[in-house]
Amino acid sequence: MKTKIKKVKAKMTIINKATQDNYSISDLSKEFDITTRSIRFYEDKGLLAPTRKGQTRIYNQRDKVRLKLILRGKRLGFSLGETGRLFELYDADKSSAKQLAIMMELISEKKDDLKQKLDDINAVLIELNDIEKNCQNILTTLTT
Amino acid sequence: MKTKIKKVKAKMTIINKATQDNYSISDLSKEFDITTRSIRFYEDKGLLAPTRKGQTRIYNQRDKVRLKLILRGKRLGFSLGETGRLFELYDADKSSAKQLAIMMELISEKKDDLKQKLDDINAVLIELNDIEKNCQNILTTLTT
DNA sequence: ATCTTGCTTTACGTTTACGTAAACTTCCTG
DNA sequence: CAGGAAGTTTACGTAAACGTAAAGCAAGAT
Repeated sequence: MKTKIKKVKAKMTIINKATQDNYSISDLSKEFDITTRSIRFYEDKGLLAPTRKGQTRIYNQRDKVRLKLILRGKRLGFSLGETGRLFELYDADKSSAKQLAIMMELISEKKDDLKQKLDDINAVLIELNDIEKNCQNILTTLTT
Repeated sequence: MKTKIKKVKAKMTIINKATQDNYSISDLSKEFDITTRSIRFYEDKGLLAPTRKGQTRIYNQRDKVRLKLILRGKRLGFSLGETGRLFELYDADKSSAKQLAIMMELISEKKDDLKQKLDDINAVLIELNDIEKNCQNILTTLTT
């Protein structure tokens, strides 16, 4: 029995060690609640580039962060292409002034876009709150 | 001739009066900078229901407001179907407590969704500002 | 030794939101 | 009254973001 437990424990530690910075595709799919198909699709689109152990994909912390950013971008209505361009901003060559200018132009655009969205969201939130209050009032008059 | 011109002018004013709350499909397409195709598509999806004068569509203020809401929804990443459901919230029958409960549930969902988006946007804005500062710093060191 | 489980590639299918072309009708203008 | 501008319907095309099915490999469990 003891040996068995030891074996299991040993195995666990090995797994944990490997898990330190090593995720399988299904690890990520569970953690982020998306399909493995989606993850491979993002790779096809150049947004992820996991290493390989033979055929199987191995993801590290950087890949995980990127995946998180991809999903956040999606929630914001960014296309995968747009998110890809944002990734380029992070990784971009910052040695040329021209490059930097282009980059800052893109950043400015995105910021304007996001500010517009903030306004939109606030407008809708206000409207929803109004409707909600309205409903609440009707409900109380109905039930009393 | 003069009388003719007068007649025309009179006609114009009448038309303008009628236009107070009367928009053609191209009026709206210009005002919102979208194609007429899109506007007809939204109608197909049940989001607009202009009246007809013969064959041609006539839009009023309500249609215009709806179109504005549709486009705002799009900017927020709502599908046309979702926006349609929001319209139903506005127009819904508020006589039954059950209906009201369902409605408030939907509203709550949407609000949560929007709050998540607010968080996302703020996170991205912070990141973009960081990158921007970074770029600015590099630029100044490059040019001095 | 087979069986199950997880991973792989390949490739066609699907939904959403329109674009685009064809083939009219209606109205206004010169 | 011919011609153009603006409107209409019908219908096929397209890009994005996956879903889904087929078919196969590789490794651990029974």
